[in-house]
Amino acid sequence: MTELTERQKRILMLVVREYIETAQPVGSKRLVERYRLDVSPATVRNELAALTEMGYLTQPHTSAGRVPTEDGYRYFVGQLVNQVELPSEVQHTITHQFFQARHDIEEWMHLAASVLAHQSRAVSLVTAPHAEKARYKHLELISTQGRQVLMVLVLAGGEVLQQILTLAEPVSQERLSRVAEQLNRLCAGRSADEIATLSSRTDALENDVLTVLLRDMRAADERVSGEVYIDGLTNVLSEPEFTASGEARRALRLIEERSLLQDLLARTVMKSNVGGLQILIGGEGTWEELHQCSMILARYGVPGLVTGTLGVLGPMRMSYTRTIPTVRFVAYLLSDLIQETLAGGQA
Amino acid sequence: MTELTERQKRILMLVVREYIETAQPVGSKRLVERYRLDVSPATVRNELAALTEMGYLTQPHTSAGRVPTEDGYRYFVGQLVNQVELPSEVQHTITHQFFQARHDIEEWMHLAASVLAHQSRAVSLVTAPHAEKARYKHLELISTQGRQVLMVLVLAGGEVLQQILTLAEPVSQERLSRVAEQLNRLCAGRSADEIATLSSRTDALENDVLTVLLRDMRAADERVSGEVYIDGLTNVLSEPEFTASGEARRALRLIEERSLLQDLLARTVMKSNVGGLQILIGGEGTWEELHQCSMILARYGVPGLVTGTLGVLGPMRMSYTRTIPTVRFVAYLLSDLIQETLAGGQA
DNA sequence: GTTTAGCACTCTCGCTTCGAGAGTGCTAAA
DNA sequence: TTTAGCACTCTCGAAGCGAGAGTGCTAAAC
Repeated sequence: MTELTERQKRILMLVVREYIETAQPVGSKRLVERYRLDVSPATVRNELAALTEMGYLTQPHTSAGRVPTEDGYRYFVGQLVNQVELPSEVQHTITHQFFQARHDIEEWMHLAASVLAHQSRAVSLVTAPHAEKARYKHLELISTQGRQVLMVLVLAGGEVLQQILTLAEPVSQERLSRVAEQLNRLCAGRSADEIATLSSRTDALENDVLTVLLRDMRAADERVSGEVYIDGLTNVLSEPEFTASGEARRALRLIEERSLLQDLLARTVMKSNVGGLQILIGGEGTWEELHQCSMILARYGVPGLVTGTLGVLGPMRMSYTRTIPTVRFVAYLLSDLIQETLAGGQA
Repeated sequence: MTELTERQKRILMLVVREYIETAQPVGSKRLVERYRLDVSPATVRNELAALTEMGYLTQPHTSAGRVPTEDGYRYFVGQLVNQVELPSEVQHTITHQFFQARHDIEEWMHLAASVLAHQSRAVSLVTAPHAEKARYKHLELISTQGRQVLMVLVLAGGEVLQQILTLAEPVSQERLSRVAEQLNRLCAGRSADEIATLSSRTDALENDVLTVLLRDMRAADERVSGEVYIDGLTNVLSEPEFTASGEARRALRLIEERSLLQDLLARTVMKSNVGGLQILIGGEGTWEELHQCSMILARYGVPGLVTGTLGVLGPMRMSYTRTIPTVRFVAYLLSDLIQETLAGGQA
């Protein structure tokens, strides 16, 4: 692939920008008029032809304006990604909102989703922070009725697992409390594997609890991410490319089908580090459902301890200029909060 | 309003049924053909005219078939509501699914939402069970870093509240544990008001924790419902009345705007008792956003202790025959599960 | 007094036609 | 290398038209 001349770069950027704004194929004349290029439409037409030849643009039909291809968007984003910053007043507003929610972790998630959705005018996805390796912090056994016991397991990092145990026979709350206390002494701070090795408890009840507890912790280890918070679904419904046609449905199905979504987040996110952004344009060939969509994802948290993913899913035609710095900023903010509150004990 | 003759009732029911199935205005000829009525189309036309006069039907334009009005739907539902039952094999399938999820309360919610969405082919809403009066069960204080403390408060009924405390000065985990233990002894089983009266703690740290704790419990009392689980969003997007036009957007906005949704659930649900169904057709005049929609809601849980709401939001043209018994059945099932596991200790 | 057949009338919906508008590529001149 | 001019292409919206479905009314039949 040959190099682009300066003018070609300029024109390509403008075409993408214009198309993102208007959702209309952009023609040579429009371009010259709107951006006061000091060349004639004919010249621009030649350049457009060249860019089309190189695969950055297409035309929906012979005599229409140009529309960016996936490669066109990629070039655009590539130029942009390290340049734009969020306006500082926006930064301040967001910071302030998070400050007000500083007491409630769940609220952080809602807020992050809400901010991302608002700024990007697309669908936002935020997964709750999740420890890579579950560590036992505290267990609580709550008697309810007869053989049913509610087990609440708090993990280091703040995750809370709930589970209902059905015991072989009724057990008093006192006995349950004793068992919980004992296990708390035994397991505090340990991972599933560590707990497994020091096993060999004689007490049957304790053993039962331990089994379930280990299964839960291992299940938590398997999971790639915590709960997923979503916001901004309505944003995307108003976009022209999503009206009617199945496009919207397919993308939404992906979101509703949690297993798919988990898979998607897992695969893409594994590759990226905290601090870096991952930008997928048009599903990158792998994701049928995301044909017309782009995703901008980031990891946040404290590497090796608790991490989560956040990002935005929108039409390929989304406002990258606004979304990219927002995703970056929110990820940075959340990482900071987590560093301060959740990971502190272990850092 | 004069009485309907038997034949008019029959025809009205058929018109609604047919319209729900086809989404097309239904005409006299179709009706006679499809349902083998032993009268001529002309007769049916007369009856249709009468029903239109009475306000049960309308026609979109002068020479089209009939479409049910809101009153038409109401009549239909009124006839139906105490008659239909869920096929027993469906009941078994659902029961089985819940049996498999018996260990995980959160999973019940997802499952309930999923079942409702599937059966009704519309959007389902399920709120987590929520105690009318929060009762303290157990407190946990987890030191993280310096002055930040993670507070986990378990309420009777299984709700878990999390909150981050920022203390005036750093405190050791041992001290935190002692305070928690003391509060646990003091507050176990009590409501916010009860705890407030026996206050007058001398210890400053204990006082701080208590203050936040009370605020949280009171906030929980204020809340009408727990977290909202939603499923089946994609179902509704495929319905013809939701394509393009703002209808879908408006309804979805209602769902995303959690405050609105809470309000809606609160207002409607207050009126209905556990076991009974509430059916809103066309927003019942009050809800702008639900112009074209119907909701079928039920409360579940143990009255006076923990209750939640579940139901379905769909186009006015939804399949009531299927949805009504499903909502009823799932509510019954969840009530049962909760009775067995969560409320047992107090019943 | 119902019920029904017949009929004129109305309205939508899908199809085609057509012209305006926007944009293109090519050629030849600056 | 850039630009003006021009013929050509393609979409899109408006207008026109006919088929089809449904209605309401009237008058005859049961």
